[in-house]
Amino acid sequence: MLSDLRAQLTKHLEESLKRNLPSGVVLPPVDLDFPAQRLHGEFSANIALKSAKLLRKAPAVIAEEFRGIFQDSLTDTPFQNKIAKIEVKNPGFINFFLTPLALFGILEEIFKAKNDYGRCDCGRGQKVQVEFVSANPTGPLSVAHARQAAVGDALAHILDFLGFKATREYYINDGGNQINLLGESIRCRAIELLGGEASLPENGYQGEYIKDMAREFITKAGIKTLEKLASQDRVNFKNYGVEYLLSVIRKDLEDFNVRFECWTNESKVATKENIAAVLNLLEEKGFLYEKDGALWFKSTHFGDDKDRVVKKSDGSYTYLLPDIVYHKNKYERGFTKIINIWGPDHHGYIPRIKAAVQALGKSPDSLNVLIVQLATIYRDGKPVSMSTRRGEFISLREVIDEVGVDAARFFFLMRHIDAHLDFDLELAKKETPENPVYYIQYAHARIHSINKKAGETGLRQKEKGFSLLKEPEELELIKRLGSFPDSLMICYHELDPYALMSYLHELAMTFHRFYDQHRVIGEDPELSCERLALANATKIVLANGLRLLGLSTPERM
RNA sequence: GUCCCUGUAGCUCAGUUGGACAGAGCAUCAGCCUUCUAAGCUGAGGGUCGCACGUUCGAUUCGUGCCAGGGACGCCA
Repeated sequence: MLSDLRAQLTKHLEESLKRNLPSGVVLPPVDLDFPAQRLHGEFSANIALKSAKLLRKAPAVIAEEFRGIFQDSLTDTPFQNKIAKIEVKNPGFINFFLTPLALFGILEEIFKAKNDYGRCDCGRGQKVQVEFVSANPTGPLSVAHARQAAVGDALAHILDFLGFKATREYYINDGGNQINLLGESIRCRAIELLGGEASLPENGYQGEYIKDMAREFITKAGIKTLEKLASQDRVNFKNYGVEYLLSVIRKDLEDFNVRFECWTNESKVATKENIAAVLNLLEEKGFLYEKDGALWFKSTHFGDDKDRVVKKSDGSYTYLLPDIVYHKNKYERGFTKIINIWGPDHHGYIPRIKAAVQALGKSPDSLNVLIVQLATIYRDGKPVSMSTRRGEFISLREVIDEVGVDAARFFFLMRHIDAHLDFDLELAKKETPENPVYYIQYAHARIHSINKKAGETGLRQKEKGFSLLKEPEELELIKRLGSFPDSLMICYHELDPYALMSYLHELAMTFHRFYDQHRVIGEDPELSCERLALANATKIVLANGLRLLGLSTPERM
């Protein structure tokens, strides 16, 4: 809303300058900023500063001249009753102040749109795929996956709200060596359970959960002797393990309120035929060559550091090849924008997959790889060290059980995705002001409380025709409500839900200040109606934002 | 060694495509609950924005060099 007004005003000012200046003078565009401080108005233009060199005059002089032109141009336009004053400030800023009337439009718009306030069709229905977590089914999900899950889910929600059609996808790596190791690890533990002796393969999985799985395996299959166990096909252990762990993973994610529209198996996508097709395609385009008995992909052609092996000298494929097949498959399913959310350990992998995408004839910009930094878990003030292979790590399940879904999701989203994150388990559980988790939700609960009171006194809110809100705290709050759509656009541009989290925190802060300074339900019934509307408009925006982040909207706390 | 990221208050981090005196939370100190939720609000102290040049009317933001920390560099997945 605020940015709509800004866009209209910008256009109007450009035109009025063009009309009033000698033709042939080409000035830089009029850019209106949202100034950080209220005393600089709602919009601020730096055009005078930018034009100083060109016009060879002091910025302050130009600013004064432009101010006159702008002021005159407002007469008999829709802006007349929306702009309160235009002011020049050193060293040459031209600041615009809005009237309360201009701001009231924001409230009306919120009540008109309600749960859809902030929604737009910027995405024009484009299909976007957000692929995230995609952890190998070789163990329970860790906190690293948990953060990726919180980020990916929120991002998909936001993209949907902005008019894209987002699909959450989990890619199941069920074809690689890791899965074979999993099967072998289970088999070894099963042998031990039956009294035999076995040593885990090198790099085998040592976690306790492997023993649990081995126990369940032999129980279910009714295996009681080592001989019976030895007659089992090794594939059974592997398949059993994948199925078992995937069901655990699904359940964990579901309890974390993350639901994937699509689960894709590597074994179904990277088939022999599809791999051969990709090799043919790359061969035809001249991006493959043989060296040292291996087959190489010429990724340097697209800016990678070095070329990459796709088929090893022993005839087997590297991981890159099925991955190229998978990405080709993504495009074939009609996605115009592909977002991969990876952990930092895959950072170096970006150039080669981007190269692969280009080799397939796609724009490198259509593939966005987001690296979500790790979270360090703190318990008792000390960082917890983790190792997946040794089975020493904090799982998503433990985090959910210990601090709850809301607190966990909040913590994972409270920083930019590329920033390291400290997750203090004790802090996340505390019900004290030190804990940042409940600040936003508390504002929502407070408003619900006001409504309860309003219901008791028979007060009804209005949804248009505002005229009495004029206190600084009230106007600040309305302005903040009006920039909700802008925060969503930042999330889109940065592909990071952080801007929304940050916005909601600021909105809650602005509300708490308003709440503290002014009684909503007071002596004056007319004013009470309008303040109740202001509070409820805030509630709508808070709820919309919290929903997009996957956080709950509690009515009491 | 090559490449990438980071360096802002005691701690954890913001800083909106260069903008007006550098912000928030926590921690410390001082205030505010007979009235809609004090999981809240107000105020104070605390920073040569790693260092040095450069570009600009203007640099935390852009460029170069240096210093410090982290990460990635497999015919592993």
